[in-house]
Amino acid sequence: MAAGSTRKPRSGTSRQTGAPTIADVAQMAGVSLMTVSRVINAESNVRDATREAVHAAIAKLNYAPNRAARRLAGAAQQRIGLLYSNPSESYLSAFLLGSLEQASRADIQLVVQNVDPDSDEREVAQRLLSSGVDGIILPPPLCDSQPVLDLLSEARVPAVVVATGRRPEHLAAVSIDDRSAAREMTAHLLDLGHQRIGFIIGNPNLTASGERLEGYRQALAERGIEVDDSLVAQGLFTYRSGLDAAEELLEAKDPPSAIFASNDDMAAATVAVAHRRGLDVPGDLTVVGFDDSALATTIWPELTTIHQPIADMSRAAVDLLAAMLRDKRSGVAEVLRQVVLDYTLIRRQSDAAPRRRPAARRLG
Amino acid sequence: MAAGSTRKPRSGTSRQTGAPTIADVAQMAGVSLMTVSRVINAESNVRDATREAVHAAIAKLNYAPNRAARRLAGAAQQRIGLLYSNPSESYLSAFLLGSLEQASRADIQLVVQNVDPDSDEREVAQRLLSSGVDGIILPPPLCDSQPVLDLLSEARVPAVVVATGRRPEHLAAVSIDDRSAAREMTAHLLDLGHQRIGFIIGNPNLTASGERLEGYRQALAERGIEVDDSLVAQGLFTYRSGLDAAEELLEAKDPPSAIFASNDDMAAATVAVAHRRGLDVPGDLTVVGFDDSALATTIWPELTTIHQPIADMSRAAVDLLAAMLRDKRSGVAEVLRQVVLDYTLIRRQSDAAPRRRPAARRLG
DNA sequence: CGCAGGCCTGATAACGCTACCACCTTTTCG
DNA sequence: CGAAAAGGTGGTAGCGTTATCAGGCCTGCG
Repeated sequence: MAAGSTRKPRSGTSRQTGAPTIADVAQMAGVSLMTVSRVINAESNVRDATREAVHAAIAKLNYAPNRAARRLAGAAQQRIGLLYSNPSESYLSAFLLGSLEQASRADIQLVVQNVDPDSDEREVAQRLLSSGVDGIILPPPLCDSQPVLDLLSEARVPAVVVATGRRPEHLAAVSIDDRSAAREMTAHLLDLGHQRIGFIIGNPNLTASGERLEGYRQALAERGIEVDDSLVAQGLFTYRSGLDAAEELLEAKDPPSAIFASNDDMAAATVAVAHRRGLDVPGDLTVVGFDDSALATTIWPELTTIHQPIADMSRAAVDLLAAMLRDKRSGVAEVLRQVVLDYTLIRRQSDAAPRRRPAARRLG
Repeated sequence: MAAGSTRKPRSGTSRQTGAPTIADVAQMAGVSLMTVSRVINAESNVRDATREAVHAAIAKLNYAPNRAARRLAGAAQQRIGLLYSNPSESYLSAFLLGSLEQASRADIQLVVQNVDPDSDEREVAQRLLSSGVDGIILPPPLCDSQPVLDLLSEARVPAVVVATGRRPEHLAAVSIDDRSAAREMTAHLLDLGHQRIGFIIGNPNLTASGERLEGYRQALAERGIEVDDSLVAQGLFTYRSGLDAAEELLEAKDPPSAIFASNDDMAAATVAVAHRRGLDVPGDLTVVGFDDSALATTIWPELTTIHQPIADMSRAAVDLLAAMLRDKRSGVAEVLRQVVLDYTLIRRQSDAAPRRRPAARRLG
């Protein structure tokens, strides 16, 4: 609609892509290219009124910076490190998928580094840092590694921990509320009519394990049920450890009618043990897990479990770190953000009301 | 060493990165920028001698094109589509990881598209094509979907199928030799002393299933053993189907002392069934799988299986497709390449010599 | 022997953005 | 009240590559 304006003639070539450029924004906002560039890069020395005008123009034109041009012109690329150490394969892949996607969207280079179980965590982290990453993401189990955490805070490197139970004061974190998820699952079992609910604790080195145990305890306490220590077994999050823990629980003279394992691998192991003992799941024994890993839907019966949005968590971690890096670069005071995402209780076929001890009252 | 030459003065700025540029190559080769650009892009109209000189200079300087500049200058980016449809989660993630890595290395955009089981495969593929991808990668199970294959050959779109059993004449393919892998595994079981070896066939819609079955048959034939049809059960590659197949095999009056399942999910199911029946694995029953998926090392006992280099296969697929695209763009006649990667038989804890029927002769 | 036509090669102008410096406002202080 | 300091803004020159077009050098033919 704007009548033939004083638009720059573009000197007649035919290579333009049609996408709006910084020049279009500048013209619409009535400022220079440089000012637009400054606004885009969130530099501080721009008057508020100007900034708003530019933002308005950007929004109106639906402008997005051209990455190739930006990088070519010498803008430093953000690099963030992702330090992991043998979680389950499906956890890692979901995590990687989410973070890779988000990183590519935000034009950030992701440097993925594995920590061999035999090597020194702190040393590997140090190497990653020296390789020039601007920030670090720590998924479990490294999110609970004190040596690494110490190194990061000494070096004052922005970092985000993912899925820790206790949320550290001095670090940004992305997590779900493990405790209330475990509480909800336990309450669900109680609602089904189970009175004796066994629990398999996860790896004690991970803070999330404690949170899940605490949720189990709380739910029981809320119904006035005392926790029976013979119903709680220690595991390590591995299938193998789940086998032992389940045996222990089922061996007891007054065994539980339901077992809540702190993750799906151990729940799957519990199902295997139950079957070996001739117990039907869920007919004779209800088994539920946590995480909603691939295993949960692979085995039969499929596991009732807590779904953790792993990919979303990793996406959030990248976003959070990118924001921190931006703040740091432009000298804004560091704000530590904590993101808590929602979990979901997913009912499948591994839970049912107890056979021997029916629910106290049946409705209808 | 070169005495102050006629080097372009670079007008005193300080932004250069230090990496060699096309200009450095041009100078060393004694040609113009454009000629270097042509060589890099494999355009045909460059004299051989010139091309060689440029290549030599490139090698000497260890030059690599700057992607940002290339894209900015208007070079079209390669886009390849990856069409998948619910394989196992761990297969997909390994596949994705490999192809993502290779694509980013070659500066190719990967468009990943899922085919919902309820939707029409051909239609989804058509949509992906219209979205402007230059080529398509088809991992299993879509690599065996005739409608999609037909569409691709009609549209004359370069494509690579991965892990098909029968290698199609008119398509590039990456695979392992499923047949000889299955033959090797069966021979291994025979060497252990097993005489009655059960086999669980995979999903009949996938050509790889047939290859694996054929390998099993061949190994038996090579030892002069007739295949007993009551030892072969049909599965679908799912855990659930493995449960049924294993029951069928173990129910027989003269059950096998070893079961070879066409993939790990079904092998895991077989282990579960054996345990439920009070059979020890591998003491009473040897169980082996195929694929070396995450499940193989999750369960107990860990599965002896055939390792498929999934990530390498997807990397190879991306490479192959990129090469085909390059050839096509520069008008070179299409060469269909077939890449066959190596598999590995991995022995873990699920196989042993039979208890009841010892090996014909024991050495030592 | 001369000229049209093809094949190679080169010069130059973008591509969209940011670094750098210069300029012009405001403030702030003696 | 003036001048220096600080804060905002603009102009210009690249970043490394490819598109485009304008030649230059050979061939082959009349």
